[in-house]
Amino acid sequence: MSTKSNVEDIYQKLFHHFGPQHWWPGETQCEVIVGAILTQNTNWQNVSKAIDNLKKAKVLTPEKLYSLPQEKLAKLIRPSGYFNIKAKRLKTFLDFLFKHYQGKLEKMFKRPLEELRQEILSVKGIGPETADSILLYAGGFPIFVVDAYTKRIFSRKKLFDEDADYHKMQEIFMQNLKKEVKLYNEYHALIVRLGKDFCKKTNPQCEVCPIRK
DNA sequence: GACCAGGCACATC
DNA sequence: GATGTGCATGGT
Repeated sequence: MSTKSNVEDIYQKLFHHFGPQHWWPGETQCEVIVGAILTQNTNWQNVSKAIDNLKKAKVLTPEKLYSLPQEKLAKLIRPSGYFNIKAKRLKTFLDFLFKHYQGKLEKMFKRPLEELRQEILSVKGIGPETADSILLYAGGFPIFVVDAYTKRIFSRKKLFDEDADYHKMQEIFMQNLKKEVKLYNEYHALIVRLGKDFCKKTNPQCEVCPIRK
């Protein structure tokens, strides 16, 4: 079977098994971006608690977050873990947003995809997964997000090898799928769902995995 | 109590 | 350029 049909086939199996995931779990562009940074190496449950704190404090907008002292921000996002470094990363991103786009996300997302991707990647604390999550889920750009689950699941299925880098893995998906935001959105969400439910580190040979074989 | 979770930057060799 | 380490909470 070709790589293309494998990539498409796995998507079909996942969608059939789990149905639509309605991602990203966030209502505004700002909330999606904050969530993308907070979820670095952290489960979503903890991130959700942190986001609730920000909502209750009514500071979940670029302006409010920008004017909030870093120590207060750190306190609010405490449940998401790594709270000091994440508060700093949020601040660094906001500095970038206000310096280059007057704090306006609409303005930032008007930039061409490739140029904006490079800019965002140059912000300290934003690596490829966080950047692509922001671009796809907040910006609505057609870019495929690769995460730890993607690597684990698809290297086990031999679609790429264990030591493939981020770009290589991303290429496999983007060269074998139609470049559609909706498809990329759903596929990544389904991979995370599969990872959480079946393909944990502690459960490497799942007998009932919906994409087994 | 150990292990894990939707990364990333930085130090060291 | 590869490999190791710090960052930290909350659930299983």
